[in-house]
Amino acid sequence: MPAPKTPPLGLHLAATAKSVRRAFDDALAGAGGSLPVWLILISIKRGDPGNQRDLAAAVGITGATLTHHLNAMEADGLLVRRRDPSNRRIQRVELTEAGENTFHRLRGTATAFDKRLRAGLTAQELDVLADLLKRLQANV
Amino acid sequence: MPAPKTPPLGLHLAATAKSVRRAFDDALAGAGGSLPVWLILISIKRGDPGNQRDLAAAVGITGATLTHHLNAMEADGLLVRRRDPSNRRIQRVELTEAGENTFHRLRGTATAFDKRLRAGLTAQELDVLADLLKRLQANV
DNA sequence: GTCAAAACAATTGACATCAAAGGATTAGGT
DNA sequence: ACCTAATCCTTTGATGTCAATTGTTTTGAC
Repeated sequence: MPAPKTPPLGLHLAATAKSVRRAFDDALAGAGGSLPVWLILISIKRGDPGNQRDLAAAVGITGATLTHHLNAMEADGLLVRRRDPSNRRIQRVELTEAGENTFHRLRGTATAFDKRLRAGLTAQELDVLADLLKRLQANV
Repeated sequence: MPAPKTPPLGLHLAATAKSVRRAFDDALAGAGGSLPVWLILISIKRGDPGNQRDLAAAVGITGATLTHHLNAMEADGLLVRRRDPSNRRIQRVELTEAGENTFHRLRGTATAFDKRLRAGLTAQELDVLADLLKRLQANV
């Protein structure tokens, strides 16, 4: 059985992303965090509408998974959930001071990691890569 | 809070890979498979040494996870495990006829998916992308 | 105004994954 | 020959994820 004429792009992408994700998660763990926690923190800080539905979409996970993480983060004192008085179906999520501190700590780790990841790539190459990734996403 | 000066490359890569992976897994599910099963099948067919340690490395999962999938695949009749008589620590993994059939079925799906994923990208762009992915992986 | 439908979040049940610990077998040093 | 090390696989316990279901609250049709 010969190797496929064209190497499998999807598998290459998946393998690379897995390595990168794993390394990033390890780096965040060293600062007392994790990838999902970091994604949730930045989405909250960016001031997305504040309901969990939009938050989940911004993070790229389902509502069920978000609930799971928010439970843990609330138990850890990183945030509080309050019902919106004007629409009691909605939970408003807000960071506590401990949540703010964790955010700043993880931001340092994330910034350093992204710098490491970009090492040796020119600004033009980064633009090309971003464009290619966008086009792949549009193809699925 | 302003957006970061340079967009977070790691998150873009992770998001794209997640979309692609999800779409690929859905396509394989339509053919009665899944991404891990497909990866295991191609690794076996490629004739890797035949022990589970190397098989897990080829697939990109740990031995524990591989054991889990092999249990399920063996229960489904896709493969058999036999102890190597010359080294009874080693399990040799072999596809059954049903396993071969599943492999061929999924190969059609995977080929079609990769074609869809590459749509609109020139051969040169694919080369550039493969090179960039390789360099990212080297940076972690 | 009432009541069915929609929106929102939480819960439940399932799967993929990993790290750490455990059991069986072989290899190597003495 | 022994007996400690290493090797190989499995088991156990934990996390992250999703789909489907459930419970609350609001909206909209009548």
